Amino acid sequence: MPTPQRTSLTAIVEAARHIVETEGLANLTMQTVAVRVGVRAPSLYKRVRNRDDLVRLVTEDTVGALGRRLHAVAVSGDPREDLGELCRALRAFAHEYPVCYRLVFAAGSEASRPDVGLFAEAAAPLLRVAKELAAPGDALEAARMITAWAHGFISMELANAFNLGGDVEHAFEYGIARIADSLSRTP
Amino acid sequence: MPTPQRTSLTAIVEAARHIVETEGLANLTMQTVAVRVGVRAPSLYKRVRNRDDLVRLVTEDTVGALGRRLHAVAVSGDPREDLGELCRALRAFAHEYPVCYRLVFAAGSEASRPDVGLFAEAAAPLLRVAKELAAPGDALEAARMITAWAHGFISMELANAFNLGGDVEHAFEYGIARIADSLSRTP
DNA sequence: ACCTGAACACCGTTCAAGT
DNA sequence: ACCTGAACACCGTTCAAGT
Repeated sequence: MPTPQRTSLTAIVEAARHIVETEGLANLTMQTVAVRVGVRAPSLYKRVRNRDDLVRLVTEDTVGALGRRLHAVAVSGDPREDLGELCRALRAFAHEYPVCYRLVFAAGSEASRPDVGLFAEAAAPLLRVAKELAAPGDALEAARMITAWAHGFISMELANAFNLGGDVEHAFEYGIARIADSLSRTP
Repeated sequence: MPTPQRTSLTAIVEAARHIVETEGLANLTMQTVAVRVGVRAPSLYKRVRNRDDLVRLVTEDTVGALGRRLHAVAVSGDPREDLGELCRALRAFAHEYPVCYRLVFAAGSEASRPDVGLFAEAAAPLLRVAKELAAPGDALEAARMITAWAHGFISMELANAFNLGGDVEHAFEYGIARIADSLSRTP
């Protein structure tokens, strides 16, 4: 005799994302997730393969949310301006969800790594602006340069690696300007 | 009656670093470390506070090794050339010890985070070349730009985020050239 | 002074038994 | 068809007892 479903994959991933962000990855246990969605821990295995799988789902959910954020950035027509807005949107997202953001490039175990195709989709707006900014044929290299710098900056910021004082906001704007310069001046 | 020491902090950290690099962070257990140094798990607590503390020690060990690598890069006198060599040395180190390298900026739990002062010491050569390359007064911003880009590039590479094909080696060299351009052209 | 076995709480995961 | 209690292996950590 069928039993009514007491939860859903969506609810589980949402609960997990909330726990990861507020309590940290270490406190994401099948137990805490189960309590939050109102079932017992073994029931979670009806929807997710295991804990690594759940971490992967949370990460992919985050990549999706980030992608939507970037796609929503207003297009001004000026590629230099758009580059700045995209970088600031990326940074703002990372500050809002620092733990989940780190998950995206954290790599952890093989099974918890997000699908590679989602990266490309989320980063599409950056590829577009890179194409507008850089010399023809350099679009891919330019896009990698932008994402590498922006992600690296944010990642070091979140890791507290900027410990020599100075104005971090100013350093970020300085970086945007230098990146835009270097790409647009390339012959 | 005193018992002779059967291991040392150095041996424990070395064993832990080996396990992390070859088996992954998840397989770093007090048990596996203990077996490798020839004692029982509880004995490890005579030298390290807990597992997080051990992870921190492994991370700091890695930062130290990385710093020595960067300090050992030959100084050519040409800042542009030196910038390239430093970036390549950083990347080579990350490829040699990918798991440990990730630990450096991974952040994990509070207690496993490395001492902030060690970052600055390891990155000193990069700060020096930034000072030579950039406009006076921009040294700190320039150094942050360099490290952010290089770390970001490597971090995305290790996370398998470069999935659109293309020549990654070429993209790295492209980045070095663009960074050098943008810093040296700054008024 | 250091090392160990035993013990505890906790976690991921499986599965037979319930509805 | 989904949910659950019970059980298992494993892990971090503590501590009294050994030498």
